[in-house]
Amino acid sequence: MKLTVRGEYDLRALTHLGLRYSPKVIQISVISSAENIPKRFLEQILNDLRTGGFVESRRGVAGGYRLAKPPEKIVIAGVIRHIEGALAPIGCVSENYYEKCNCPDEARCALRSIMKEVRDSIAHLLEKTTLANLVTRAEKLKAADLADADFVI
Amino acid sequence: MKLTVRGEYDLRALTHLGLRYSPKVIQISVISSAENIPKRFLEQILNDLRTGGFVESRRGVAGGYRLAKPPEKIVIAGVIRHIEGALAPIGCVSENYYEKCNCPDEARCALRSIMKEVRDSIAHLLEKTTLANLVTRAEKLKAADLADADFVI
DNA sequence: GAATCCTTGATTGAATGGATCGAGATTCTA
DNA sequence: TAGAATCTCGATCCATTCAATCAAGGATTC
Repeated sequence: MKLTVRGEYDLRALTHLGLRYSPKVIQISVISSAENIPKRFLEQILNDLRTGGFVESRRGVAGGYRLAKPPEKIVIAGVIRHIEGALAPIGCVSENYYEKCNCPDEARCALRSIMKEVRDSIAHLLEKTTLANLVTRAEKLKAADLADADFVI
Repeated sequence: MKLTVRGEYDLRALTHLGLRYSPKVIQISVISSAENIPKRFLEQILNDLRTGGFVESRRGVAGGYRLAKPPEKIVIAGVIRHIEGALAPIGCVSENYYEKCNCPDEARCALRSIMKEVRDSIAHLLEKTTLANLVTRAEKLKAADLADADFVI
């Protein structure tokens, strides 16, 4: 698994929406400037997330985006799979995006066997992590950061 | 971490040499046909591995490649780092290939925090796996495969 | 009905990845 | 010592992916 800049933007945008989860929608331009993401690019990205059923949009003057379901129901593994594809480090051990490699005998491939373990460990972590969990982390990090600042002063 | 075809070739070539570890060298063309790797590409790859200190070469008529040190001393994490770069799924959590991302505040980034866990889990697995371990796996897989075949007959 | 904002698809430019080629250097062997 | 076999090194090519931008258009609300 490799997270491209696009995937990073995706998850940061989702976290932004998760931190402000409510029936109200948030405009692209707000997310764009808060998260330091090119606006035009963010349009594409949020559209992708909509296609994937993670967010929903509202058009018009007071338009914008919000989560399509509560943060607890949004699993990070699912988001990454939708945006980037396979979690596995190599196609021949992917569960959802399997691709044949060109080794002479897959069943006897030692590389496959170790990469399978890597995949499982990545998938295990990301399957159990939800957006709600990311939101909690963000809140804790913010609190810790503020405490640090106080301490220094 | 994402293993490209190049990285796959690398590790398969190393495993090939590991299975036949001895002072004798093995020619590129032999590895190439046994492992189904384009010869000219394999040249590049083995040269990279030589630069990294994983294999050593011998020129001339009876030339070829062999491991530069015993399989137990060759750590897979090291090989992958030399060939592909960072193990981490995103630069800002890499220990050996750190790269700043463009989030507004790295210390408060929830994405970073979960990706760090992913990185650690990948690194942990690959740091404890040596080429000797891969060789053992290959031998066991072969044995199991043969047993299966016997059973079917 | 006009301003605002999402929607869609095309396009661009740079980087990366896989692969091939040619000429040179080295070593063995006859 | 000639020449064949083999590694060495750098250049090049092509296709794909990525990040980002653009343009035109459709929907919605005020």
